Amino acid sequence: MPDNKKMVAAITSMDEDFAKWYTDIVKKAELVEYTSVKGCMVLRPYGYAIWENIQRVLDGMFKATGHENVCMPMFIPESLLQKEKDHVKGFAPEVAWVTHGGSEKLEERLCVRPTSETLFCEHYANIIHSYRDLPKLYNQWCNIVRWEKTTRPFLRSREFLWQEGHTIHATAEEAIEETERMLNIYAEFCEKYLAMPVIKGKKTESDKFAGAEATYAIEALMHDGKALQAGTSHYFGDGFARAFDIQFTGKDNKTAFPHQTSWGVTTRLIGAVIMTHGDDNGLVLPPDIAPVQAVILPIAMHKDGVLEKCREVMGQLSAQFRVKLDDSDNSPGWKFAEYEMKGVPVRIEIGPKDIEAGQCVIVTRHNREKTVVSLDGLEAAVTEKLAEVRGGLYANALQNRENRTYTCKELSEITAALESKGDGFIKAMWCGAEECEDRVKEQTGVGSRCMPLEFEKVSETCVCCGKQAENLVLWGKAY
RNA sequence: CGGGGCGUAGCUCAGUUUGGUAGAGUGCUUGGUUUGGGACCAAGAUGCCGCGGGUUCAAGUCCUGUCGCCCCGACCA
Repeated sequence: MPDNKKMVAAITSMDEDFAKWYTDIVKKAELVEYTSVKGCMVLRPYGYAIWENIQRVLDGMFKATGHENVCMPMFIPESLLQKEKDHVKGFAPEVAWVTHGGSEKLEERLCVRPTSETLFCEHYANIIHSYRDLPKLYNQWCNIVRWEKTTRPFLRSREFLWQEGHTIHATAEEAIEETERMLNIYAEFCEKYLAMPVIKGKKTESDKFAGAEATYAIEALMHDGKALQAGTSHYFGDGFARAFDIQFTGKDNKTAFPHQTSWGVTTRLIGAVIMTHGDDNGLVLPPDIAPVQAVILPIAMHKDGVLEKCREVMGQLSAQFRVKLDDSDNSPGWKFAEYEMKGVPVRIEIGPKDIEAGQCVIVTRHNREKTVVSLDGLEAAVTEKLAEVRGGLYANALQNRENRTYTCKELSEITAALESKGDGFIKAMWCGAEECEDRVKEQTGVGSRCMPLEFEKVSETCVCCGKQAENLVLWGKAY
């Protein structure tokens, strides 16, 4: 292993204070700037570019599976929000209200959307009459507001960007299939494009989305051993359709209630990437979403021909990669540290010695390994190095998750594992009783994250009460 | 919403104990020398000391109120 000592003094080390490390990175890598409204942040160009890349890839995946984008209003009248009672109960405590238009008090106050189920339902009731109108596979990219009490950039903000898919189907089977399809798309996206391993699972009854019949989620384990929900997919049954009176006439000439789903991922994914791949030198970005995939750094840039060569290489690579040439007059050392902090996956150094030899030095961010490469056919070398970063990041993240996943049969084993090995995922059986779920949390500090779809019977009995248990639950401390 | 910490230059902070000219480092600007792991020299610019009220000859400093931010819990994507 190349030396991993901290090169950037400006970043607090992870081991010292993980929370501070996180905020340092967010600020120093210029992803985000705070504003005067708590929990509302500026996504700076570099941070927003990461989101744009996430958006581009996911949007392609949605379209490839038949979804269409729409744009809903941001205001929901109070009466509309209240139509589905579980849904209101879940969201009422954290909605922001608009009470005035100019100086006039509104007849009915409007909530700023915390999620748009109700808007989609109102719309569906208007446009769906026949089985021929189904399914509708809609998605929207937008911002939403939830008035959180404590906030952290990307992980929990009061306003955030996301996409919300809302689909409506003639049958339960179709809707369930859609719920699973989108969960799988999220998992594929995280693993392939974010190099972040995730566990797919079903949420327990107490952890379901407000108004859902079933909630599925992908759970990822962060570097510090805490769990982060990276995406969710809900099956609504016909509950919303009944509440909003959405009906259609079937082939059999009988009226029926359609079945719905919704699913979403948010800018929290950026937080997940930071806490999955980052290190003490800063951000480490998976190549597919990195705003800059390769940065070209001239060495002794005022010497004859150096800058010209760099520009030439830049032109050569930019057809295939997102490349940046930094010809500012900061010192090379400063630039090394800067682009490491910003997580650029690959750095290309070109100096007088290299030019003479027709080569350059390529350094991969995640392990800081240097390779000398010929300038001829550099594209192939960059492609290979980016793949190496992608693979290396995934392998490291998976390794961390495996090191921090403990199988337990008793509550005491959970406490012991967390104490001796640190926070992580606990795999343990559960009888299905909410009291047991609560008790595990009270006594060990870990909550139910999900019931993994990939079932394993790790014991016969509930980790809490000792009764017969059929559910495997993944437990963890959550962000 | 509970517990803790903090608001002074763009940033990080000292100065508050014991009231008396507004400070440092870094960043920024200009010029020069440098350049393979955050270079160096010189010259410069930068402040409603969070906000309101009070005490005082005098408040960054004391009293009081208020707003905001960060961290840790409970709740949540």
